[in-house]
Amino acid sequence: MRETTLRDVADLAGVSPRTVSNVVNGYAKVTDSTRAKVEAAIAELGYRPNVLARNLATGRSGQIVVVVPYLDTPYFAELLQAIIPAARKLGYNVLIDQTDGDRQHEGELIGRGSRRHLFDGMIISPLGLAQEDLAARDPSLPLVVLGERVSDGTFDHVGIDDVAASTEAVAHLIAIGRRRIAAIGDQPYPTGEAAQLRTRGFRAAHEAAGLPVDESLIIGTTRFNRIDGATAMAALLDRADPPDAVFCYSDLVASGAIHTALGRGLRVPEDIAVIGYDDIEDGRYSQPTISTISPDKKAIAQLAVDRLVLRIAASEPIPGVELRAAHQLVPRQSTLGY
Amino acid sequence: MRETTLRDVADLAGVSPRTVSNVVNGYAKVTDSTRAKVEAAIAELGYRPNVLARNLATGRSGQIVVVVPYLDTPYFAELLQAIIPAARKLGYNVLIDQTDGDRQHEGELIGRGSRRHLFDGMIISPLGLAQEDLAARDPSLPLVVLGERVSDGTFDHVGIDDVAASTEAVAHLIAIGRRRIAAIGDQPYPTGEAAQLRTRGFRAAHEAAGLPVDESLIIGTTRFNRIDGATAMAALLDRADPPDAVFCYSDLVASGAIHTALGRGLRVPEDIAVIGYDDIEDGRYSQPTISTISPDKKAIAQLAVDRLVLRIAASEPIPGVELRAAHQLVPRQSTLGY
DNA sequence: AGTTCCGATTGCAGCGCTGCAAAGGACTAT
DNA sequence: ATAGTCCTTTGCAGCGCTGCAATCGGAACT
Repeated sequence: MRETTLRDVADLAGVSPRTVSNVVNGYAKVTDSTRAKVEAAIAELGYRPNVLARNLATGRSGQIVVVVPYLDTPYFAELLQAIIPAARKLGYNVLIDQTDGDRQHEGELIGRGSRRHLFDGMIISPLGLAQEDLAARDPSLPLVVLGERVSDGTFDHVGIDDVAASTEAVAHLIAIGRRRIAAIGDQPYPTGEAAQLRTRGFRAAHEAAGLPVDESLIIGTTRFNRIDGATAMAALLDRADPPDAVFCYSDLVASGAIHTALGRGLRVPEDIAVIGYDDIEDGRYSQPTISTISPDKKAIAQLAVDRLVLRIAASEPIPGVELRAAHQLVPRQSTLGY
Repeated sequence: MRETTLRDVADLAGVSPRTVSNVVNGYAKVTDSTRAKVEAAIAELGYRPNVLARNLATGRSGQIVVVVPYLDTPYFAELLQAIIPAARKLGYNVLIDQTDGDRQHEGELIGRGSRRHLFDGMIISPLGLAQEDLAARDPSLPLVVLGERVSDGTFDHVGIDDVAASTEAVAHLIAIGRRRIAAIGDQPYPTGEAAQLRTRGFRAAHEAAGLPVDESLIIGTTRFNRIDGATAMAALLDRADPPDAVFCYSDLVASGAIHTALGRGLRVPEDIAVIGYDDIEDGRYSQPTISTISPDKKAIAQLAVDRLVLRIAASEPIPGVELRAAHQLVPRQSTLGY
């Protein structure tokens, strides 16, 4: 049995297909009486518009794609959780893509890929993309970038003030009396901008407090996972002069670091204080609970979606902007104790 | 500037649009020479097929939707992480939807919703759906259900053997010498089938060991989150006769339960052993690491996608099947100690 | 009453592709 | 040389909807 179409409804209601379309889309001026007739017909036939046909006719898909490196990283999962309803509210479906932080994969997605027609715009949280990749992207694709990238003026960028947030995190460690502070997560190479901003905050906090930075306490990691934190912490604790506090560039890193410290019989925060970044749910339930920098994820999601939709609707190219969401220092047991 | 179309390519290559289509789709018999001409034209113009138009013409969207209650629940995130590549490999895009476990929301999704045309099939992990909701669904929607539902024969069901897995988990607790074992997560109402199967396993293990079940040690929770585990554990520990082991119906519940126990100065597993369910990544890094039942998520994903694609391709209705993925008991520190 | 005006409704064409079946062309067999 | 065969290529129509501009009919005006 064929799916009922606009034409079927029109025939039953005794009006033209175009009028049915007008009713369905809440368009323009339709008399109450015709509207009633049409709606009755729609109900009787159980008509539902064919989105595929509408997409072709309008040239828009009504979908946006959100690209994250890892879906199972709590920070991204929580962010997506915020983006989906925000987009849905504006009439957009959300496609989700996952790149494993692979530069090539990310590059293809923002390039002239064959899936382009499937979405009207993209929100991407790149990990492997270099600035040049962003420059080489499909210019027809409305784009909002999350995380730490400076826009070249043709796309928007949404994030928190990482330097300020990192500074606050480290200042907090200093405020509770720590003096040998390590940092876990630096990425001193082109695609590691996110990490570098945090390192900059790390330095800034030291400087503000008049403390020297022990460069050997800045540990690089290729990713921001638990295992990276666990490994780095092990290296730190193997030293003759271990730190008394650690600033981790993600809560997962912090979780891994704490795991290692506790496993060695150290007390957190008494022997070594730990602060993370992201405020993922885990951190509120782990043992000890993890002090962290909490980005306003809802705000990030809303800003990104609003801006993307604006960009999609724009007939002219609009200039890229830098949007900052709020963040907050959330001290918990891993720095304050119980 | 207009996007180039099939027709543009055809004109440049000096063939008919239909032939270009044949080349693009790798169809049928196309001479090497024509293929070469067409491919050259495609490359020169940077042509990419318009998926929207193709969708309308074929009546298929090439998308499947995966519906989960919560995106930020690690188990579902990890499952999605497995489903996406499996689907992509078969040429399907994955849409993700999140229902908050809301029965009405879930019901709408499997019903005659207006988004129906956006996907060719659905994989759903229902939480609030009753059997009757499943019966009232849109029969035109190819459907694969994850988790604990018995199929009515018109859709497929993929899961692990929950009763067996739960039995193993509890048997493990018994094997390490525990005798007063609690269960956290029972849901003795129609939509709580998942939980009930685990409770059944809990009982079965007791019976097999010749142990009586203390009904008061079976604690109900409305959800399977950390907070539920934390709260339930608190109640258990407030008793005059607290248990010496707990079987938690998810790793998150276990995590919350452990958090409470440790917070009260108890040792895990010495004072109270804890085992979870799901094998989420957290459990491998928490302190202590969490013993668990590990469902083969990759297998679940593959089975679900394969079956759904089969169902989509089928011209005739095909009977629903029950597919079982493997599971494994993974003992860690929360039962074995350090 | 005739004309103008304006809002409600309609018809047409086309979005870019594919399914179908027929046409065309090359080659073989007689 | 002609008919038959088989494979490649083509043309047509249509998927179901919307943009646009024209049309229609009644109300308002002179």
